[in-house]
Order: sequence, then structure tokens, then C-alpha cells
Amino acid sequence: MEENPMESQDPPLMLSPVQNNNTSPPFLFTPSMVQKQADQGGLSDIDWGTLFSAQNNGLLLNGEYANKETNIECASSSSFMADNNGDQELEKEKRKGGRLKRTTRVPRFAFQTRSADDILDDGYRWRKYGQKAVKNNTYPRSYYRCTHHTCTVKKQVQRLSKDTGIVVTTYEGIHNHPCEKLMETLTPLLKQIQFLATL
DNA sequence: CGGCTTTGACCAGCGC
DNA sequence: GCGCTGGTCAAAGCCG
Repeated sequence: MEENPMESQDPPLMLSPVQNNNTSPPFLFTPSMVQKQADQGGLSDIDWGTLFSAQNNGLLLNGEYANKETNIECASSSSFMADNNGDQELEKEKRKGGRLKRTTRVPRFAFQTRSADDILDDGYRWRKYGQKAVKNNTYPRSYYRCTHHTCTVKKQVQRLSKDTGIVVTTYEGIHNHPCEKLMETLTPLLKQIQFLATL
């Protein structure tokens, strides 16, 4: 976590949700950070609990603890891959019954936030493609896909029945494009730079 | 009108 | 083989 995303060559990979009327800064992950973890067999090296724990009472942003006004109470990571036969070298896709069956190695990680809203503003645009009632849970699980045409990242959102204030978000895959909100912020600056360069 | 959500149907995996 | 469960599809409807 020593890497500063703003100084690296990597575009931001993911923004953690911050639910305080969207006033808190986002938390940036870079592809290299996640890829490094994936190469090592998962994301378990990231100390999510420490990063988001109440003791730290803050949110890591660009290598520093930023605004403490966060509702993120804790986080966890999952290093399992999408393929269910344990062969992590297996990289194939096949169609069964007209539907795509993916056995591709896909990093997944989850965290939970305390929020009244199910939809967390993580900076990316998502399209809901399904909702399903799950066993032992009062609330349905919602399925989202990133709307970027080249991006295959998905996320699942589910509210805990034990503690209705907690929303569990599971991300699957890595964004292959910059965060849209970041680009929205940077675009005027880039245009100004381009304009000044013409002088 | 395009993008998004809703929702029932469909499919695959798994346990028995 | 059957039933259960989770994940996805896709048509219909909604909304700005």
C-alpha cells in the first residue's frame, strides 16, 4: 500500500464506496496493486481489516489516511478465483446451452459498508442485470455489470439480514479503463493544459 | 429514444 | 435423476 496511485502510471482500478453523501474522497486501487496480489495467489496480503478498521478511524487515500468521515467499518478479501475446479492455469471459455460458461481466472474481493443505500458510488457506472433472493437472507442479492463496453467487471450487492445496516459488496474482475468520475474531474484540466500548450 | 431497472424464465452446478 | 440454489438472460416497462 506504499504506492501512490496518482503518481503511478496505472489508472485507478477501483474506488471503494464512501457513503457520506458522497462528500468523502474515494479510495484508489491500482491495477498493479491488484495484479501483484493476484500473481501471488490472491489478494490476501492486503490487510483490509487494518485499512478500514475503526482503530485507524480513517480511509487510505493516495497513501495517506484521509477523511475520517467514513462509514466503512471493516473489509475482507477473497482470493478465490471464478473457476471451480482449482486449476488456476485454466484459461478457457466455452458455451453450454447457448450461454457462456466462464472458467477464466477472475480475482474477486468483497467488503462491507454500513450504509442506508444499497447502491454505493464507487466512481464507475453499473448496469443492474439481475436480482435474486438468496437462502438465509431476507434481502435479495443484486447483480451489476460495469457499463463500459470493454469492461467485464461485475459486482454483487447484498444487505445483511443479521444487521440490516450493513451492505456487502463483492467485486469480480479488474476494470480495464479509468474511473469515469476521475476522468470527469481531469478532463477540464487536460483541456486547459492542451489550450495552454498551444499558446 | 436511449439507457436503465425489473422480473420471470432459463441454465448449470451440486448434494442427495 | 431430481430438487435446490445461485447466476444470467432477455423482454417489458420506466424515466430523463
